[in-house]
Amino acid sequence: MPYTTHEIHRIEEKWQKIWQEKKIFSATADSQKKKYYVLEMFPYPSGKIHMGHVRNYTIADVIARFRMMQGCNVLHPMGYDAFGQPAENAAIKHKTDPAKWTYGCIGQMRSELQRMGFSYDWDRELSTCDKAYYRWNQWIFSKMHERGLAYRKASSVNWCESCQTTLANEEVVNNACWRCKSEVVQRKLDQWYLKITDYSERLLKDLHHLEPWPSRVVAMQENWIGKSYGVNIFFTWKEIGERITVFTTRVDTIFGATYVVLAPEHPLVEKLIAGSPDEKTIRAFIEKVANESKSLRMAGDKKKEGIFTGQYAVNPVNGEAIPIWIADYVLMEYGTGAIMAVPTHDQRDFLFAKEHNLPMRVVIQDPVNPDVKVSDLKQAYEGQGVLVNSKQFDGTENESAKRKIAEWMSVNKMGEVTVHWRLRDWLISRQRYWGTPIPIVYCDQCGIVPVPEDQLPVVLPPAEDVKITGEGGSPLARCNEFVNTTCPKCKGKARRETDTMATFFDSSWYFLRFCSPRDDKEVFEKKEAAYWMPVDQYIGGIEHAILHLLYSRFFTKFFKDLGLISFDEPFARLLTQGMVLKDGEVMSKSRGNTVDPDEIIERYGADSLRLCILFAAPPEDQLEWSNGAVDGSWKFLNRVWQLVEQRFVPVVDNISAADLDQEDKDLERERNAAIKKVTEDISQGYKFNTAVSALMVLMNAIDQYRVVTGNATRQALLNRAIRSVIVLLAPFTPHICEELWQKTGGREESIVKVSWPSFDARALTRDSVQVVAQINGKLRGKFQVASGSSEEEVREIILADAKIQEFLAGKPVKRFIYIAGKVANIVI
RNA sequence: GGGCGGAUGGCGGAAUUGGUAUACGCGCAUGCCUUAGGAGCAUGUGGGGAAACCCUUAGAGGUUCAAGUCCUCUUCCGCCCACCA
Repeated sequence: MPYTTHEIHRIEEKWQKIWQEKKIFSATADSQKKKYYVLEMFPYPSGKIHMGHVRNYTIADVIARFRMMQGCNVLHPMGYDAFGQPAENAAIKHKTDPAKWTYGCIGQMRSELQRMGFSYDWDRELSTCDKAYYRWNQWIFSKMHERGLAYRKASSVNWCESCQTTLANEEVVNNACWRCKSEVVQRKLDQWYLKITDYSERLLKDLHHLEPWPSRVVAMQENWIGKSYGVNIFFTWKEIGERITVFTTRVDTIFGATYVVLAPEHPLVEKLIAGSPDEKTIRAFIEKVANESKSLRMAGDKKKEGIFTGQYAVNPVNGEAIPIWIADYVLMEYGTGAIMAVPTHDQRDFLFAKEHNLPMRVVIQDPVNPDVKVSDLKQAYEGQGVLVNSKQFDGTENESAKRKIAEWMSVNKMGEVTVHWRLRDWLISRQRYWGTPIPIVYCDQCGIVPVPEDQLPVVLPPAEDVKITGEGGSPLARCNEFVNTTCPKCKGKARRETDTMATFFDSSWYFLRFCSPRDDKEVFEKKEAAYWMPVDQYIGGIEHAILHLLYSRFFTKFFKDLGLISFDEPFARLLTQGMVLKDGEVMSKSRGNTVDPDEIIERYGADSLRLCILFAAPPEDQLEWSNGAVDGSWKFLNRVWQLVEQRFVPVVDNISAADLDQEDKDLERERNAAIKKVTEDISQGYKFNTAVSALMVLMNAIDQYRVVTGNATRQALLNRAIRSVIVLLAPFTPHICEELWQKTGGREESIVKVSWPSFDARALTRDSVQVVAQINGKLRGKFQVASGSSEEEVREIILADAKIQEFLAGKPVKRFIYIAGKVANIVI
C-alpha cells in the first residue's frame, strides 16, 4: 500500500481519534513523577491558523512528545486569548455578536489544531472570554486595588482615533497604534492604571536569574525597564529662590551648563511666566506644544522649538545665573521634567543652542581636538576625556569625575544621587466592549467602590443589549441595565465602570490557570500550581519580548506577594521562534503572500508539513517557506513508509555481538550514532533541523545495507534500525510513526509511551579511522589507520608515503602535530 | 544615535566549538526502469584548469602548526529601543 494522500489522511485521522479517545495527553499531577510543562503563547482566535502558528506549535509539540518519551509527566495545554478588538471590529462590520464570532473562530481553530496532531490535553482548554475565566481577572484586579496597585488617575493618555480607545505606552509603536498603525494622539482622561513600577527593581534584578532566556529578550526588557543612575541637581530660581530640580546622568558636565530647560507641562512654568511681558507669546507656545500629538513632537528630525521665560536659574556649583527656557524636546514624563543644558557635550542641547544662539562652554577635553574653540564646534563632544573649566575637578577623567562631583554635591546639599526608571505604570482601561469589565462601582456617597468578591463576576452584558457601533466612548456606557446598579457599600444608586480591561491583562496569568482550569473556587489551585509551575519551556514570537513577558513576570511576582505561589519567575526557559517568510518577506495577509497550512495538509498531510517546517531552519532563525521543501519531506516519509512495507520482516532478535560482520557493525554504528545525535540535538538547543538530517543519514545507511532472504541476523539488525528510525522520528511526525510502530510489532497504545532509546557507546567505535595529513596546514593526503594508533605509528605511516615525500621535497620536518584520529600536520 | 544578531554553493542550511569547509535536503544534469507516478533507482553537481594542482566561508589585516570559527578595522543586511537628559 503506497503512502498516498488518501492513506495519509486515513492514518492521521485514525491516530488523532485514538489520542483523543484514550486521553493519551491528559496530564495529572503526580509528585512521584518528574513534571515538564511545555507551553506555547496561546493564539488570538482569528479562525484560521497560519504558518507562524504551525511553526510555533510544531516546535512545542516535538519538545512535549520528546519529554513524554523520556518518561516525564508532561503538561501541554492550549487555549485562546479570546477578548480583543478584532472580534469587536468583525462584529461591527458583519452586524453580529462578538461572542458568536469568537466562539465560531475557536471551533474552527480547534479543529485545525487537531488536524496538526498536536499533543494537547484538550480537557484543559480555556478561553479568556469565558466568564469562568475572566471573573478571575476581576478578582485579581480587586486584589491589586486592595493593595493600592490598581488606581485611577487623570492623565494625558495615548489615544487611537481609529480604534477609539486608549493605548498603553507599550502598545504605541513608532508613535502609531500597534494594531491599526494609525497615528496616536494625546487625550486627557480618567483611567485605570496598574502600578507595575512598584516592581521595577525586582523585574530588573530577576532577569539575571533567567539565564536560559535569549540574551536579546533580556536586553530588551532591561532597556524597557530602563534604570539609570544620575543626580538630581538643585538649581534655584534666582528671583524667588524656589528650587528647580533637574535630573542628569552626566553630572561630570555640570560646569558646562549654560541654560536650563523645562518641559512645557512643568508645574513651575505657570509661576515663572505669570506677569511676564511675553506671557501671551509663551502661553501660545505652550498651547501649541500641548495640542501637538506625541508622534509629531517626538519626530527625530524635527527642529527643536523653545522659548525664553525671561527668568534665570542659579547653578549651585558655581553660583552662575543661567537663562530658563521652555522647549518641546524636554519631556515631563521622564526624570524631573527639567534639564540642565550642556550644548558642548549633548547633541540635542547643541542643536537647540545653535538655533537660539545660546552660550556654550567646553568642560570635557576631546583628546583628538584638545584646543577646539566653541565657535568651531560642529557637534557636541559626547566621548570620554578630562575635565576643564571645572574648578577643583579640572584634570579629572570624566568617568571618575561623575562619582566625585556627585559625592561633593551631596555633601554640600547641592543635589542628590538618584535613580530614574523608564518603565511607566500600565494603563489598562479600554473603551471597548469585548473585554473584561473592570469590577468597580461609582457611588455619589461612597466614591470608588470595588465590587465585592462574592458578587463577582461582573458579567459582560450580551451584545444585543449593547450598541456596538464603533462610535467614540465605551459601548457599555450606553447600556443602562449594565450601568445602573446599587452601591455595594450603602446600597444607594450607583453606576458601574464602563471601561474594560486591556487584553494583556488576560494573558498575564493564563499559564497559572492551566494548572487547574476548571476550579471555580479560586484563581488557581495552589497545590496544582506548585506542582506544575514554573513553565519549563515557553515558546513564542519575539514580538512579545517586552509586553506580554514583562506583564506575566509582574503578575507572577504579585501572586507571590499574595502568598499563592513561592517562585518569582513564570517561565524557566524561553524559546523565541523565527518568523516564516515567503520570497524574503514576512508572510502576512496584507502582503498577500500567505501559504495556507490547511491546503498543505490537504495535499501532503500534517506530518509532511511538520517535518518540512522543522527541517528547513533552526527554530530561532527565520524560515523561508518553499513548496519544494514540503515535497522533499513527503518523499522522505514515503521512503520510511516503503522501507517498512518492503523490507521489514518479523524475526526473533537474539543476536550477540560476536555474530556481526563489518557491514553489520557499520549499520549498528550508524543506528547508535543517530540515536546519540537526535537525542543531543533535541535536548541541547532544539536543533531539529540537524536531528532530522541525522535520521536521513541513517536512512541512507539502511538503504546501503543488503539482506539476503533468510539471513536472520541481518534481518534482525535491519528491523532494529527500522524501528529506531520510527521511534526517533515519532516526536517530529507522530501519525506515520504510530502507524509504522504498530506495523513493526509495537504493542503500546501510543508511541509516546515507548521509552526514548539510549545509545551504546561501544557501537560507535571504529576499527580504523581516517587521518588527514597536512603539510603546513595544507591537505596533502588521507590515511586509514587503526583506531588507537600512537603518534609514532601514524607518523611512520604518513612519512613513508611516496606522495607525502614528494611534497616534502627533502626538506626537514620541523614539527609534527598530531590530533588523535583526526589530523596530522607536518611543519617544514 | 544606542543595543543585539547576522553575512558559508543556484537555494534552505551543516561543520565534533580552533583540526578534512559545503553534512542533510531542495534544485539541476546524465542515464536506467516502468500498467505514466506527486514516481522510483544510479551517477554527478563550489569555482578555475586537459592535468598535476590552484582558488574559495562579505572585504582587508592579524594571532596560530592549523581560522568559517579567535582578535582589529571596513562594508552590507535584519531586529529592538530612541529628543530618556
